[in-house]
Amino acid sequence: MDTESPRRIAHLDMDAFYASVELLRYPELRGLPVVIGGGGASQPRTLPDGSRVFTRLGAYVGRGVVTTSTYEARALGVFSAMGMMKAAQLAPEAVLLPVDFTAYRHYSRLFKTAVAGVAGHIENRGIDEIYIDLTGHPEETVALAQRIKQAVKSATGLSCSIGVSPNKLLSKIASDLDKPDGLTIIGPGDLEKRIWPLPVGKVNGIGPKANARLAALGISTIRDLAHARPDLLQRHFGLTYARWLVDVAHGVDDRPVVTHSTPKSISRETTFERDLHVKHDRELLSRIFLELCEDLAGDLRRKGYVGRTIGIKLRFDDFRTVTRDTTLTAATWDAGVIHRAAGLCLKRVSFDHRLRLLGVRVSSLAPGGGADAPESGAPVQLSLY
DNA sequence: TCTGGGGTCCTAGGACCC
DNA sequence: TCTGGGGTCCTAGGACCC
Repeated sequence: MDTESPRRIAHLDMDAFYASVELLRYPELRGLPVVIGGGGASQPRTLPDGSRVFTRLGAYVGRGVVTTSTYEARALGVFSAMGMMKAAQLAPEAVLLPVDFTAYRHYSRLFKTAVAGVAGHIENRGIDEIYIDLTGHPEETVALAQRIKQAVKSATGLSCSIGVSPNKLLSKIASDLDKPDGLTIIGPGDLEKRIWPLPVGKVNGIGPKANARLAALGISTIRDLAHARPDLLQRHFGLTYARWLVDVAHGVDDRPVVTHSTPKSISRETTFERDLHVKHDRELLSRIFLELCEDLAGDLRRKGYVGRTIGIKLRFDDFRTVTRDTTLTAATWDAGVIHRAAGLCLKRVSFDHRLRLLGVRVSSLAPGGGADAPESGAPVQLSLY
């Protein structure tokens, strides 16, 4: 045997996941435009007669973006990552719900466990999607995929969409072709017919910047990309990225399904309700900064990691982002040590604008043992200068 | 009406070592 | 005294994804 049999890779994507979980709780919202997101969106109130009163999107004031929306809200032009104030203008009558990650994580575990009961070779891609390597599975593809969909539905009451192809690249595209509750199989002959007509932005890895640069070259569909001259791509994107683009256009992707991975970094960040002045709002900033460090230390401890590199992230009112980091001689999960190291990073930044966001990050992670847990650093006086 | 929070990966330059 | 490469670590920024 010298010919490798093609792989069978599935990509499973939960349909409007957060919104669908909310609809399980509030079935009376089914069929209505519902938007989830925004800092400080208010919970529904329950009246004495048991009926619920929901907040309207039009009442929203403040910063924040749409986390997700129901298909009815999408029909009104409201999509993920859109500013809440803009969404409120587009769909003022839509129902607004706050995000509830505890509930979403619960349903995430439920659906992943259900899939694992059918096919166990799973790669996590965040809370609402996974890749599954079905290569070694004896069952025929359509029947198997339908069985996975049914298992998810039985375990959660939620629908998902699945794409199956010889690799992750094509399966990811395929799962999006027939949403919601879709099943799309891409075989060897389907590339030109199903994939090439799509805009290049459908490719996982081609974002807004690359999209714009490709458009400037007259490349808008994956077919355009397939027909583009490699030397033109190389001139504009460099050899590595150009090669990847050519592979993408021809549906080539050898990445394995990775079932185990360890985190590279853990971070906490917050966008303020209003832009803060480093001097005038110093006390408030110091308090937020300390809290971020303590929360981050708590995350490390709970997840069982220590880290050697401590970093900060700042975003100014003009949206400029700055990072600074420093590497310690020993890894830590101690809030005081993190606070002090991050404070030194802050001193290396010049503050000529108001601050919009502050974040703290720990990387160069290693498993943190209880035995060699570092002792707490002495309390330090911290300033932002 | 400006643009969340949690991540990953890549690039690129400089330090430093052999 | 000058000239090399290769390899690794550290830092900063940016693109991208969910």
